[in-house]
Amino acid sequence: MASPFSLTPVSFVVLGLLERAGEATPYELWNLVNSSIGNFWSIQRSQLYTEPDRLTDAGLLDRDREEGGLRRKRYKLADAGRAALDEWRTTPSAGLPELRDVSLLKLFMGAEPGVLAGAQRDAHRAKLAAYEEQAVQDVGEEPRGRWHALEAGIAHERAWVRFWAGLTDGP
Amino acid sequence: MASPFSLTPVSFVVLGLLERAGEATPYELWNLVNSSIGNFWSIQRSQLYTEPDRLTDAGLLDRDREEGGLRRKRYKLADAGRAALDEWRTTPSAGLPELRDVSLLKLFMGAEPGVLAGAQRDAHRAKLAAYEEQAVQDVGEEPRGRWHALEAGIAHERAWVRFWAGLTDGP
DNA sequence: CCTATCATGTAATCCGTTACATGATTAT
DNA sequence: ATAATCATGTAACGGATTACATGATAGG
Repeated sequence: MASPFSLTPVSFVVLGLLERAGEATPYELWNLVNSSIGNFWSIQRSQLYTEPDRLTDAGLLDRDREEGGLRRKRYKLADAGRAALDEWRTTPSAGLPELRDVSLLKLFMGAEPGVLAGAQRDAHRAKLAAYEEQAVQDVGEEPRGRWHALEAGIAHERAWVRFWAGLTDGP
Repeated sequence: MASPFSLTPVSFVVLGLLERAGEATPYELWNLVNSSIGNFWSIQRSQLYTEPDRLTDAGLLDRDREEGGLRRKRYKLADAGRAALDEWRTTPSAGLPELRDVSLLKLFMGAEPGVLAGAQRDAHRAKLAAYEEQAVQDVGEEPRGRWHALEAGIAHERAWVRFWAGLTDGP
């Protein structure tokens, strides 16, 4: 009667960030998410309060509660958590991502390009600029994973800018 | 005490496909999704049995049940549904999409590029080829929305192929 | 017939979102 | 003091996924 417990991407975000940070409170995890992976895979704040407890119950994390003050819970990787993270990372994923872009969905469903394109183009330009600025700071940083993610983000933002810009006036 | 009813992207997929098809059963909707928008925004089959009923209860669809045979339910747009669809389509979306790519997440969290890149590159190449073949067939087709979505898909698949290919051997 | 497959639904469950409520710190 | 904000949680809810069960139709 194994409890139906599953590891989701959110689980691995928590595990991965804890591997890097050593240990963290939910609030610290939240800041870590927002300043890094959140650009590519955002997570709700409240989930960073519940997910670590789920993982702790499953034996993947160790939990410590502070005595004074806010009586914060601090989490860190347990051996089982490290193993789960490693196994996940070393297993190629078969599936492909979907665009899941609301504006593209509207376009597909008959929206006028002119209604959407300008705002999307500008928003993607802003995002692209932010990524490029980040890239200037991060160049050469180790480990490379974050850098690669940023590269991917930049490539896709460029693709989006080109796409929406082409719909603003063009044919 | 309005019942907490919300329109999700899935709702608009159903509304949009019904606008185009005139009317459809859940199974027909499922086929329509799989042969079109499903590439960019997939939907679970079972949801195409429940969502139209939700929309019907909300007054956005009309439901008909066949007498003989499978006693299928057939749905078509009600006036309120057409209005909701129109309002959605003519309202620009503020937000940006996220990549939400599991392989990129693994990379970010420290996976070895070599473990992931080959399979991802090949899978994206295959998807790209499928899109390009589709594009040959669809060229010049009206309305343009589907064509534009295909263009966007091709651009992004190219970006992904380039990205993963660059990680297979390169530096 | 009777097998394969096409097709229709329901049930259980759970992750993720939204909203609510409160406690501790810091600066003025 | 006290206002602002930093921080920690819980509760409720619902959409989405997964698994289960069954009925009709077509072809051999």
